[in-house]
Amino acid sequence: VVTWNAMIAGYTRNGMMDDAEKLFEKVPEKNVISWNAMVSGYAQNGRIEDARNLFDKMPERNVVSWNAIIAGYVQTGRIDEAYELFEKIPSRSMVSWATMIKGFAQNGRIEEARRVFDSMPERNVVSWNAMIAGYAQNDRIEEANRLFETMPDRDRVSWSTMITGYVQAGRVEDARLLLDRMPNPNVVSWTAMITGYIQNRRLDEARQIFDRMPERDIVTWNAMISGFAQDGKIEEAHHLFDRMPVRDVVSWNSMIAGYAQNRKPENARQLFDKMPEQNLVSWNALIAGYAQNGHGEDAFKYFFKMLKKGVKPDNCTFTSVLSACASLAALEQGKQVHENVIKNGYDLDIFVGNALITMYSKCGSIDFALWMFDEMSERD
RNA sequence: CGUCCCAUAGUCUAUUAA
Repeated sequence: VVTWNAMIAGYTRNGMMDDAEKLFEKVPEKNVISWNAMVSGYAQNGRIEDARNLFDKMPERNVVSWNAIIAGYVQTGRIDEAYELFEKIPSRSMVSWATMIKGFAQNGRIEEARRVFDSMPERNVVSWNAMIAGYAQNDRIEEANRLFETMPDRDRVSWSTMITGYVQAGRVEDARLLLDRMPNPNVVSWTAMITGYIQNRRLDEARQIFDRMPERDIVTWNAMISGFAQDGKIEEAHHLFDRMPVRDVVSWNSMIAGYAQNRKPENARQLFDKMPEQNLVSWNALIAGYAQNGHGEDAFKYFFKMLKKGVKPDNCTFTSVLSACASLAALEQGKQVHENVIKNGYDLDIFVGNALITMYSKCGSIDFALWMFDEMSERD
């Protein structure tokens, strides 16, 4: 059973849910762990309804089953449903609590996260870290710091969370002070610091850390590539790209976006064609590059190409394509894209809504633009 | 003691320019 379970988990971790299902169905013997692996697999792959169905069918559940399904709801932003289940758990573990804290925090409901945190019977370092990250991500770095100072034990996650928090608050110097005070910095903390310098366009300091750190991983390389490329140092970025030991889809995407940003959509396309495997972001980066550089026709072309390939566009795709329609004053195409937006079924994102308004007004359809404005549930 | 399932930290893409 253990071996089967390991295989199921292996499949789900790689997003191979079909294989996982097949194995799960024909396995001669399963236990609660097999079920958990499946539930968690669906949840991690965004198939929360499937996860829930399976969860409801389970012959027996343990706390891991509950945690997995709750994490699924959290991940899709359905925090109230997550909380409903959380309240029903027969007995909660540390994981349950941390999941809920993160859930509230990442939906901007930081006070509720805090209430969960405060009502915990006991806490471990992950609970503290989740709460700190919650404050940091909600731009309340001072409160994050207060917890950081008072927590009983800090691990590397705690330190890295704070470094990232200071970076996001625009306080690179404080981030650096923390890094220098950190007992055992690792590749994550260094990379967070690199990102901080990059965001403040202090590429020399980013490079200095990069050169001095004893080990780098693919995320470190990607952060450097993206930073240099976005800052117009596309040659340097490419050099890093060539030098790095292993490239993943993010590395390629960073280069594509870099070329797009530097008004070289054709170079972007060359990389796009050359990369071993494209994902949604690759398409988006390429299309955005075309849209932003006055190649609206190519933006369309690739938009339809991706549809044909069965790649599902998201809000990023739509905003780019719509802005291409706007600059070409292409009302017909714009309407077509609008249909796709509707077909996609999300309710109107504020970015997409704005893009639609802009598109319709630039195309001379003020009525449609006004109508969109009324349709939007959220405006800025 | 001896890692079959669940939680916390770092990297890629988008709208708005008199």
